[in-house]
Amino acid sequence: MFTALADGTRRAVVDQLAHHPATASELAVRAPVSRQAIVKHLGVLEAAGLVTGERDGRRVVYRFTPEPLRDAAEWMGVVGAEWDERLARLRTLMQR
Amino acid sequence: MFTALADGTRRAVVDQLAHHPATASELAVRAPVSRQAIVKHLGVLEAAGLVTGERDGRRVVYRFTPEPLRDAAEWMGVVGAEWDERLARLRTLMQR
DNA sequence: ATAATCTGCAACCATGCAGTTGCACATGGA
DNA sequence: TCCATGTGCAACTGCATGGTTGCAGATTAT
Repeated sequence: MFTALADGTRRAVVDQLAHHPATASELAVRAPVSRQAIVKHLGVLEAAGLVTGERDGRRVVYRFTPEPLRDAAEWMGVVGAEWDERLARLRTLMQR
Repeated sequence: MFTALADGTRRAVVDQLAHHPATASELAVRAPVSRQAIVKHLGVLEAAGLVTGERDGRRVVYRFTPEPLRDAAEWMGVVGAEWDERLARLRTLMQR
């Protein structure tokens, strides 16, 4: 999870996909790297469960799936609970 | 931030420090790696603002500082807002 | 059928980084 | 003072990974 989001290019991809689904080629024209690099990044993001790819004819459309963010938020809440009241409330929120 | 938390050893260190402050040597005996490895990790964590080291005589005591977690939580809230109502509420919570 | 477009696979390169070992330096206690 | 303990610095190694290029395979359009 954190590993997947540790890379700036990957966070940019996630930002894009959070707005609207896209293919690797479409993402590549907006990014300063090649299509193949984007494909690899999408592979990492998909392995982390942050993204899912669905074939549509000749294209493969990727969509953002935010579920893993909850796990990360929960961990942050647990670790920060006794140090910050706001994060403690986040923890409660996430556990519901 | 995400880069700092991307490493498992580093997350373990943060977990330890969230419970009670400690020195690099103390952390090293609990971890399966050498003291020098822990020192490097503490350097990364300190650069990310997640930890602060304070000299106390011969020892250097490290403490957990959770402020940067809020930034990460906020980003997660923004990117996930339109996909998950709970993350949207997290976003609101973090912006207060 | 044929050309254009898109994805998938593989090899390859460079850099970063987690980890180790070795040793020097500083500080506290006997 | 002398020794023990703890920290700091540097060099080195192995491996993961972000990036590239080249080409083959599949699908749509002309």
